[in-house]
Amino acid sequence: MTPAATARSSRDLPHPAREEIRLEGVLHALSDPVRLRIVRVLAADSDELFSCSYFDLPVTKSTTTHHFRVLRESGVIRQVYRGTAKMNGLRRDDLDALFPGLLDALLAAATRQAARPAND
Amino acid sequence: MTPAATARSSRDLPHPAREEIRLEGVLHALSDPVRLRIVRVLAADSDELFSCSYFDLPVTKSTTTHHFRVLRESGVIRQVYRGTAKMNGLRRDDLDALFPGLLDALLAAATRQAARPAND
DNA sequence: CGACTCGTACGATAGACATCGTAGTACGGC
DNA sequence: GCCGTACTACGATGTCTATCGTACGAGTCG
Repeated sequence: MTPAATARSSRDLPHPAREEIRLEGVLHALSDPVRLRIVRVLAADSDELFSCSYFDLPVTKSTTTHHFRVLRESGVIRQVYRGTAKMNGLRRDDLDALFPGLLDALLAAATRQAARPAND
Repeated sequence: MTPAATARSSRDLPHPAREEIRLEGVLHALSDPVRLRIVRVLAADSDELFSCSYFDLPVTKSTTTHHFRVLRESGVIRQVYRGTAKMNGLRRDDLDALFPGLLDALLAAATRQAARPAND
C-alpha cells in the first residue's frame, strides 16, 4: 500500500467530484469580483500552483479563506496543503470536460471587461 | 397603419445600457436555477418574445416578477409591455457584442448539465 | 361599466453571504 | 522545545436575496 493512498490527514480538504460540479455553483462562485479575480490569476498559468498569500486581495485573511473555500466547494479550484502553505490550482481539466469552452469564454469575457475604458 | 407601431404604453422599464452590463451581474443572474431556466427557454427561440406567464415556473407570481426584474436589471433580458402582457426577450445582440461566445458557452453548458444522468 | 387577466408594489420572513476580528492549529526552522 | 508563518475556526454583523401573501393598477372584452 502506498501511504499516499491511505494517508488521510486532518488537513484533507473536501472537493466535489467532477460529476458533482453544478453550473449554477460555478456561476455563483464567479459572480463575486474577488473570486473572479483569483480565478483570472490562476488561469494565467494553469500548470502552476499558487499559495493563498500570493494573491493581493482587498480583503482580510479571514475573508480570503472564505472565498477560497467557496471556489473549492463549487469545484472551480483544487486546494492542496504543502507544508504550511495551501496551494491553489484551477480545475481546468474537470471544467473543460464538463462544460467545454465555458471557462475560456468566461476568462475572455473577464479580460474583455477589464479592458473596457471605465474600470478594473 | 397599425396603431401598434406607436402605441407605446406610459409604463417604461429601465434597462442598463450595453456598456453598463457587468459580467459579475450576468453571472449572478444566471446562478439561480429559476433564472437559468428562463434564459434557456428564451434562448431556444431568440427572435421570439415570450410573456412572463408563458413560463411554467415552480414559484409564485411575485417571485416570478422578482426573477424577471433581476434578469432585466443585470442586462440579460429585455422587457417590453404589450397590452397587459410583458414580453421578454434575450439581449443576445448586446451580450454577444460585449462577451463574444459567452452566452453560447453558457447555454451549451446548461444543456449539457441538463442532459446529465441524475437531474433536471 | 364590470369582470377578468396579467403583472406590480409592498411588507414580511427566513436563510444566505461578505466582511471583520480574535483566538487557535499545523508545520517548518532555529 | 519554541517561535514565526500560513491558514482556519468561530462568532458577530449588516446586507442581500428568494420566497410568499395580499392588495392594487393597467389593459381587454363582454
